[in-house]
Amino acid sequence: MPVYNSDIVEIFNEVADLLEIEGANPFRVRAYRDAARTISTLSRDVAEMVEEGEDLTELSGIGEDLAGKIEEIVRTGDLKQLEEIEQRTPPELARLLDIAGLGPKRVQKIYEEQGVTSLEELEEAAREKRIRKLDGLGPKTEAKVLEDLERWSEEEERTRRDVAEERVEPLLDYLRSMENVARVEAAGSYRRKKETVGDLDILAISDAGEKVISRFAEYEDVERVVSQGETRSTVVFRSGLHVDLRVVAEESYGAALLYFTGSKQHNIVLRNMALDRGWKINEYGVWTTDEEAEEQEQIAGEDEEEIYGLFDLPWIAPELREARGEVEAAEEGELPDLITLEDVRGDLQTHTTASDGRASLKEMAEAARELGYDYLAVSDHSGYIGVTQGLEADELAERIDEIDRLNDELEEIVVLKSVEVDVLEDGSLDLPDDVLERLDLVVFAVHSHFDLPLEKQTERIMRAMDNPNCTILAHPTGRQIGKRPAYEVDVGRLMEAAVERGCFLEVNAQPDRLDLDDVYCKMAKERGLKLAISTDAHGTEELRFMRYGVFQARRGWLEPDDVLNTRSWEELKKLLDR
DNA sequence: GCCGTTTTCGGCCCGACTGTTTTCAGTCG
Repeated sequence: MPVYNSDIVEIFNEVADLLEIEGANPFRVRAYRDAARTISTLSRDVAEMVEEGEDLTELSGIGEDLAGKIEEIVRTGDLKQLEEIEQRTPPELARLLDIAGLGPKRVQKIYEEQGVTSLEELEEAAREKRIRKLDGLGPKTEAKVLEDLERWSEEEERTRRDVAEERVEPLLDYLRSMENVARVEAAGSYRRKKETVGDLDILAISDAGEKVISRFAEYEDVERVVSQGETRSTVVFRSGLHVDLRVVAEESYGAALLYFTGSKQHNIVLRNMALDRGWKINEYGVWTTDEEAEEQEQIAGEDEEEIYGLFDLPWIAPELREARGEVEAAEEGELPDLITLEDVRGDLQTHTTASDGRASLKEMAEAARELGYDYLAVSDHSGYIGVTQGLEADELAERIDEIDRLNDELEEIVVLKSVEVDVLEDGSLDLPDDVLERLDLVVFAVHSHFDLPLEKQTERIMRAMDNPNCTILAHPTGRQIGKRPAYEVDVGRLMEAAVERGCFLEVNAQPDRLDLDDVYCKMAKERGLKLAISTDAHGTEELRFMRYGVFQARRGWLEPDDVLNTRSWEELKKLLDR
């Protein structure tokens, strides 16, 4: 029974939640959460590190004690300490922490004084008006609890980036049109280009905060106002998206942007660096904290770059601000020179009307040329997959001739002959080698039997990689954001196998896939594996999904050289040749 | 529970807002 990093993360987070409800030392609680975070962003398997006898205390936030607990989890799959805590404190209490307005103190009180141990019992207690009887809680909190319980049962928590984009850009325009507003920027995970956003954080520069905030509440998408003060307000959009607006003065723009962009962990690293230098950093600026002086003096704040400069650091791109070593890299002058959309010279997975796409071969090629691409791989589905009509071997052969004719006619772009061939349950492919050999590249993918055990799934895909015609493994984990989890597969092993065999993995840029994700991108880079960023476009407009893939790649520290399709076709051809 | 060329003990990020108080605790980000 393999133990994944996510198993350890889950156990540590549960220990933290339950300890917090028990009223344990908050710093001890944080130690568990920090450790969970460290492990969740690791690009290696902790189980493997344990096996190889590596010193886990080298990892940040992990000392002797937690290293021992990690080893215990890797060995036994469980943590005795957690079982002991669960004897004292009902484990389902941890889920109550997810309810808005309930933190550890209140959960403890509701448990001890009303005997609530689950979400169901919480709902019952609230309906029977037993929550308002508790000290420090009243009818408003009770109503909020009921409302949030309802929301939880109806909605998913996070909003996909492309969906958020649609809502954010008009809001920014609306706020920018106000006369009292000098600048407006979306911060938070949106600015860090995460695949999903929880809340939206909007930052506005104005000296008329109240005015801006009341205008914000009047915006057409606002369904209700959660809170409203002089400098910040939270509203809920009709879509269910929570939006925070914060208003600061010009001289605090950079500090506020930095602060509200986060991540929280990145900010903590900077804040500690400030403390080391006898400064304080908050959303208004960087301040000296001389005890003698009557007033604190602002030494930076208007500009992000200036603030990083105070710490002798270059500006760090928001996509990297996840406390995954970016500050250390910045100190060493080793920040990656991140890939941009302009570096991309072609798309390596697209579909046409020959399978389940909506545009013809020629329409797709012309749309790609419009984007300034040098090449476009057309990779319609093979026959196996149930989706409409996939290509049989003879149809693919005809297709190859058709592309040859089109290439004679087209200028400034070359259409690459490809296919998205299905990997069958036993790892064989559903097209014969003699037709695959005639293609420029072969995209291979899993579209069935998602529920194989880890070992089988991994070996199935590795067997497909053994076929020298196979070039790029599409959407390697199969996850679909908010819809379907990844199938069980050892991605690290797939990466090693790909390096050995000279094939590659894909970053699928469909906004509901983004597969590989950012952490896997970084893992690939560390293992010397280059990746393709492909849109998997099923229509001409979807060619523009490329940016989502690039965002994910940037979050994974990728540079142009780490990505296959930043190369000219000439160079790429050499790499694809196995 | 972690961490340390100022410390092996004593720190550990901090400001805004709400709801409940009547001066502030708890939550949130």
